[in-house]
Amino acid sequence: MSKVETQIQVKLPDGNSKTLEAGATAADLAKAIAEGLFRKSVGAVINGEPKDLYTPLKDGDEVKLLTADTDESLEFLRHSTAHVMAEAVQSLFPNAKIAIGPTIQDGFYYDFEIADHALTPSDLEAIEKKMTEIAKENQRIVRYDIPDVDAQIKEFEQQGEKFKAELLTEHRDHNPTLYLMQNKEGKTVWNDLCRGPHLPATGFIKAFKLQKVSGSYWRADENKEKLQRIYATCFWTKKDLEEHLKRLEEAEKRDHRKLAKQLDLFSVHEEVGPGLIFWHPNLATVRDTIEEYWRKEHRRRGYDFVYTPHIANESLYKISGHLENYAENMYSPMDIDGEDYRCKPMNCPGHIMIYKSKLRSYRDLPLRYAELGTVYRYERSGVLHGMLRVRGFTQDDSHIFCTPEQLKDEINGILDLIDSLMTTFGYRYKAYLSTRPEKYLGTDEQWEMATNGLEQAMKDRNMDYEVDEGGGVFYAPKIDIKLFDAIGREWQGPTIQVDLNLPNRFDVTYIGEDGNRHQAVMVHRAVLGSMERFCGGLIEHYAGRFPLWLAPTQVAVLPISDRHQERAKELALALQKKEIRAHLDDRPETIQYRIRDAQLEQTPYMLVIGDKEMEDDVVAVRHRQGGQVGTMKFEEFLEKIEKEIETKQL
RNA sequence: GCCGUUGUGGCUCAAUUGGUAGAGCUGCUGUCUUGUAAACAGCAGGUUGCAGGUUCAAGUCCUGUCAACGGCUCCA
Repeated sequence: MSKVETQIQVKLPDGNSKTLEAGATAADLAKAIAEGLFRKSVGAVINGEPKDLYTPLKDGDEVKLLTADTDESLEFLRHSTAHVMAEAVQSLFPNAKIAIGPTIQDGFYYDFEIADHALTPSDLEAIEKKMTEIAKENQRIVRYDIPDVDAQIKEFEQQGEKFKAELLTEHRDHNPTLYLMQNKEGKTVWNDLCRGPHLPATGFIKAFKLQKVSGSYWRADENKEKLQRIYATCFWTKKDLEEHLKRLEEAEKRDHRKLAKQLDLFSVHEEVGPGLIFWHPNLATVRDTIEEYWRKEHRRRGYDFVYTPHIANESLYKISGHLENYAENMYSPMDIDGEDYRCKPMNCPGHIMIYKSKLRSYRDLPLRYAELGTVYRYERSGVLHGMLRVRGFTQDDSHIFCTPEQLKDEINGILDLIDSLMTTFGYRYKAYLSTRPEKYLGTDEQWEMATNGLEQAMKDRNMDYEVDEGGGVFYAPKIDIKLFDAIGREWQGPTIQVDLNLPNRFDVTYIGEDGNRHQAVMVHRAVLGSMERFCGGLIEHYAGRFPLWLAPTQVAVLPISDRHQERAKELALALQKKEIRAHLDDRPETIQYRIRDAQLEQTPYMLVIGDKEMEDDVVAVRHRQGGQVGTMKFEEFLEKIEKEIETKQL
């Protein structure tokens, strides 16, 4: 063996190389660079793959060391903390059987089966305490290749760790590994089947929080074992953790259900039924304003508005296939003159009826039918959530019928509409293209035509998008758009689907240039989604502080005392005449009180009218956020807010 | 639907080991005529989600039921 072979060379991210002894690990590399670096290192990215710090390196490997305190290594921290949590749970509840414990968006969870015990908040405290002990003990986390899979499966089974046994059986050919938790004496005190990678030791774990316990199922299958899931999060520093918890609090303050009570926006009534929304005047005003804007934007883009009935003979849904594929979300039939009728779960069949009411020529296409169509769907009781998940809602639905040649331009038009609406509301967004899934209807050519139409339109617009390969629905490729709100949270946004099913089922055709019948291309799209969900989302996006153009009350007119009442009334009426939503608050309360009220209601502008204002023929303007703006002529104020409304300023 | 938690006037919350349901805000009435985020006083408002049960006695304990809330998508 030549001397050269006892050494290896690895590449560092800065382009430099480092020569190490053969068999050296990433930890050795860290040490070779600097002792301080070694102390901070928690793992490595080797040839693009995250790995344990003690992974042996090979000649030519590209190695990037991961240190604590970086976002990149947060996964390591969270994953390892999940294990520590499981270790703590099993030490406190020896009966607990561990399932899985992945990292998620802002933290991690671990699922357990604990016979005869339901975890409580005080259990969480105890678990946290135990975790702190484990962290302080600085247990080493050691990767261990399972030499004899069958023996290990047997051991799991003997321990009653049936989930681990099941997982190992499944992964027997994937070089399965255990991670061992070892105390100072090097004794293994706990282990878990895991792919890794992990921190080298638990001492890095300093800032974590167990958040809530909830139910789940083994493999998310409600027919399988019921598990208890603990959600938790973890950061490198206490400061980061606190900031995160603060963000959660902030989000809670924006909760649309909470704001709905404070701002008198909507209600739900037990006597009426869950998931059915009552829009109070304030939110109805917001909705109406949005709908007006929505109509205008559609009219400008060549849409036709239609209305369709809320119930229909169920034979319609037999043809559409909804009864076959969607029945569990539909309400039971009602008997009308011996025929079964159903509440409509979707608007598409209705729009198709209009299309099919006469023979269509290629000259008629594209036809763009739009409807704020109210639909009713059965949602399982446990999933209902304020306005965001309901049982009756109004979709801003549209169906476009066109020729295959027209498809791309139509998609382009929709994307344009989406862009202008979402920008108006102040959302950033991101597009995802979902392509053909494994199980699908229609021909390959149809899928290609449809998918290309979607993709090409996005390319033409230079849009950023991600492809979700195989993520389409069985009858359609689609573009889904995710919205990001004011505090960076993600919302389900607009969607565009090219339907390869209904045109066939309903025989949706047009007469082409050649005089023959051709199947029309049908595009479903919703921009706002549903008025319920969209408005619910908007409440949170704006934290209840609707921009002037949407605000339920735009201006509060506040006379200081009785002798200013006449003038205030006059001004309020003048505003009303200009279609500005003004509210005269001349209650015999102090001006401070009424200002506070208007502030709490998030009224954008307040006009205070007293002696000085009457004398100088001006109004004193106050803004909900800017405080006192100063005095100005009424006309000047009017012009200012009319412009703010016109431009839909955020 | 399933798991867990919760359910007291319109709202926010109190009620010692089971022992007569309280407060603030809102609302109404009156006084005050107000200068930029809460004037003062009085009044009204609840069969404690609903239905049973245990008990001399239930907001409190038990059973059922309804609803809300957190999850049940993240896969060693």
